[in-house]
Amino acid sequence: MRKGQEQGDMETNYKDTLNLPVTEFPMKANLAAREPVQLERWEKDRIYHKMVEARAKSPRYVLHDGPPYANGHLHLGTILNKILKDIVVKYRNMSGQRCDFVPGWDCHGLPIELEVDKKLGAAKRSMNPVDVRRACREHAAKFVDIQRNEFKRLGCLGRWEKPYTTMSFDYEASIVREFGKFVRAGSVYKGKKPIYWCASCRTALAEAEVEYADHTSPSIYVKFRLKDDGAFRKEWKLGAEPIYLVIWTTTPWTIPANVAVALNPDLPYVAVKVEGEVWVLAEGLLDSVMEAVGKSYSTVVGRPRPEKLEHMHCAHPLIERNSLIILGEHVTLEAGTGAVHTAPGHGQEDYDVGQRYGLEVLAPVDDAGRFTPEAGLAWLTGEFVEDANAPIIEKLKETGALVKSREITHSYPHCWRCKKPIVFRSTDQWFISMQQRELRAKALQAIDKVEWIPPWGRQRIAGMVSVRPDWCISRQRLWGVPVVALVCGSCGNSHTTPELAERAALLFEKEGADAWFSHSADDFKPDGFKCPSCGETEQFGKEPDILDVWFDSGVSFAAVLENEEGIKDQADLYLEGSDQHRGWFHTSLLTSIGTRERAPYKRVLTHGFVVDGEGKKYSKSARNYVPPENLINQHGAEILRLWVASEDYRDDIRFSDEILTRCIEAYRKLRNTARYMLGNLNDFDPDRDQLPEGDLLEIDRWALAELARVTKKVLSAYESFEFHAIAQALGRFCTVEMSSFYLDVLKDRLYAEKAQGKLRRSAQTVLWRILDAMTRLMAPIFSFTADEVWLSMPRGKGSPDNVFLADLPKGADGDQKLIERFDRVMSVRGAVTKALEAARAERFIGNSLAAKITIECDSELRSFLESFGEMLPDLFIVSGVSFGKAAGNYLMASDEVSGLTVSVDKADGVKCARCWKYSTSVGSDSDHPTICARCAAVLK
RNA sequence: GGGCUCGUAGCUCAGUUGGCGAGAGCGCACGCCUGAUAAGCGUGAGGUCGGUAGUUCGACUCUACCCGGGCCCA
Repeated sequence: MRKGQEQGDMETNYKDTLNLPVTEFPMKANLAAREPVQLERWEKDRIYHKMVEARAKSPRYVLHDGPPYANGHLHLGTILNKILKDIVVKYRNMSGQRCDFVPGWDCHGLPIELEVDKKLGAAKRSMNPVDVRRACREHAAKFVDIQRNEFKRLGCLGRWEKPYTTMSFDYEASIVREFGKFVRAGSVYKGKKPIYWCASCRTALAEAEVEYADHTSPSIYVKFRLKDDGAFRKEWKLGAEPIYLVIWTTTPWTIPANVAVALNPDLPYVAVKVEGEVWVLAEGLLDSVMEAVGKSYSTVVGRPRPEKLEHMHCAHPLIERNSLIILGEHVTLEAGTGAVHTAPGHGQEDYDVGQRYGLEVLAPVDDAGRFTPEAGLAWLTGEFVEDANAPIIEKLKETGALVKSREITHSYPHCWRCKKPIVFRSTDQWFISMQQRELRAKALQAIDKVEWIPPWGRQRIAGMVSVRPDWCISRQRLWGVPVVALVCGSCGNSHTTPELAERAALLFEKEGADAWFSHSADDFKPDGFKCPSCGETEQFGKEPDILDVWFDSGVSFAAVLENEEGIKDQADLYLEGSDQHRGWFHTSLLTSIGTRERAPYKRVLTHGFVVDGEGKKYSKSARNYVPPENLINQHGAEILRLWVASEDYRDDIRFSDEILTRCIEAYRKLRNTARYMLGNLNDFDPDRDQLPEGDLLEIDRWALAELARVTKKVLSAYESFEFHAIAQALGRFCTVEMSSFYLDVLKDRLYAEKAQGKLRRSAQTVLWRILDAMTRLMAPIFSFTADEVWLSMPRGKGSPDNVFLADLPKGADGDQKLIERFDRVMSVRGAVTKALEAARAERFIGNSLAAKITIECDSELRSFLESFGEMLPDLFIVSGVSFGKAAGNYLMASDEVSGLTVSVDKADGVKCARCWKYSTSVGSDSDHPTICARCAAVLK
């Protein structure tokens, strides 16, 4: 008992003579609590500004922020996007470019107006436009503030105190000015066109504002009686039987607007006898129609060619009016009867084909979706379109035109905001022509010159631009920038000019776009303005429509980069989700081509969407949805940054509990590796203690070669935006090269050698250089941890106080020979650890230092291994290595290195009480009978 | 329905122009250590490379079709 006590004291004493790691840097990150403190310090120290100012004279890299919509809280998608941008910004600055980040918000538009509608309720009707707009502005400002705080919490650096918003006066002025440029170019026109119309919101909708969802509609078959059918009657040898064209539709309410029936010129049609009548329909649909209407035909009486029917007339089933028979390729066999009910006022294809035949564009429906007297059916006037289906079907039944009616569920367009089904309706709208100034052709040319990452972005946007219709830029709403045009008091036509736009811009700069609503038309009317239609010079009103919000954000390059930041060149990078090929990338391109004749960007990078663990759409309604705020409060934003950086964002990005857990684990490894290095650098001052590279041990030089390798890889991954490769490479470096090998091997030297001796300083020099480089390399991604490590680590004189002010290490080629040499030794090490494991499994040894190994191999390998000299046992972390015949119970033949066999024996000598290695030299120093000669010498 | 796109171990990713018995890290299992300790080390088990059919001496890599996702549009 007494003896054991003594032994214990002795060991404790020797432990005190070791240089064990010491650090304040906590193992547990406690990110959720630590991060806010760091953010506060960054803000107080104006780190963003210092970061950019430090590169004030460097070449500029322009990343232009696409403005998120100022409504609601952030979701994982917007978080992902902003973190990616932040990584770019920090990387660019730290690699010696000046890269500003001016965040922006999209503030006008329907969703905000609807939110405000909800708040104001009935009160809105009695409010004047300026007051409603004020409420919208306040709502947007509130969410700019909320989202700004949420973005800042992520550790994203930027000019948060002065972001751009599309509702700032300057920005609103820029919008009208850009509009004016389009007017000057002659690209803006006013026309009647069928557009998506939400009767509930009373506004036109852009394609981007329409959603498809299942909807139940009536499905009806209706007979249109053929007129002047003498020729067919004769040809088919008919008596008095009426001849009908049978159409199918799912929108009975559009029947009053019917002006034509379309047939496909290339399809075969048949005339069949059905219960004393003759029906004409596409042969390919004959059977399916008969089945659908529950009838059968007796004989085929003829095969009318579509060209023969073209220009003939049918009688409208409800109104005393003719319906023209026309031909169109859009008629298919996919559904229906092959004879298509055509109402140009209520459908794009109908409109298009109608133009060719000069058909009347009838849309007898008002803004609220109610029938007007123009429909010509008194009993319908005032009826809401959806509610009109039933009476119309009833009337069709009465007139005998109805063949069959039932209900079907199909995909139907709905309003993105109020989720109600929408209608197609022709109204007066403002457009930007895709043809007039060759906007389409020029845009397609410009697309070719842009670098799209990934490359398929080019196909995608080109495909969209090549088929898109003219851009409808007017909206019948309040919250936005007005279409500045004057409505003639005499003839009712409205007109706009570049001068009018400029006058408006000057007023908007002072008062915002509210000026349009608070001033009279006279305050905008340019000198000598005259109505080009009727010559009126005095009486004018103001156009009530506002601009599509996509126009607002589309001109951001002009409002922000050019007008505010003075950047005249194209942006280096736009970085948004892949949906923006239709959105911001698209509209920015069109506005820039229309006014600058070039794309606003040199490069476009897109990321995918956040999906769940199964790859399914991720939404707030998902069962395991956790609000991002909770994630941050629980795990810290750093974990989300790691998540963003560990997935290949060019595809969809998955998020799940398991993925989150993996991120947390990966983070711990990185943190602990840094912490261990910090602990071992506790007494290291780089200015005082660093050794020149020539004095370093071979394995230390190898570690630097590996550092060079990983540095090169990381830098190139940053350059090519492959951030996941960085997280992967850094993680691997920490675990494989560092933790499981280098740091493990280093322990003896760091702990047991003389604190100030060259052996230990050699190791520390390299540890310090690795930690220094790693911290810089990870800063753009692991911003919080890099910042924390930077403040804890020893740094040389002149080193910046904040890691974001430091530069990334330069890429260099590591010593390839050294890497190959160690690769070879590692392959032998693999056999050694396997042999040790076999011995350990049978409790022959525990700690590998209790073992000595014998290596059996050819002479070439032997002399290679012997070239490592006394380091060899350390590389394997054993107490002895000898060469010869491998023998004994613990043999391992390498499956990697041919002819190599390793055996394990108990180490010679006894365990040194200080360094724990086994040695025959233990006790050789009489002052220290329990320790080895090396340790005894260190203590002298 | 159309355009673009993705599908390699439980998770995240590598797999150059077709030639490997398909890899890594994490996780998992088992074990060791107790001087990185809510840490560290080792060993091991996991994949018919979404499916099918072709082209080829040979396909995870090429072609077609199918299945299952995603974005955008209709």
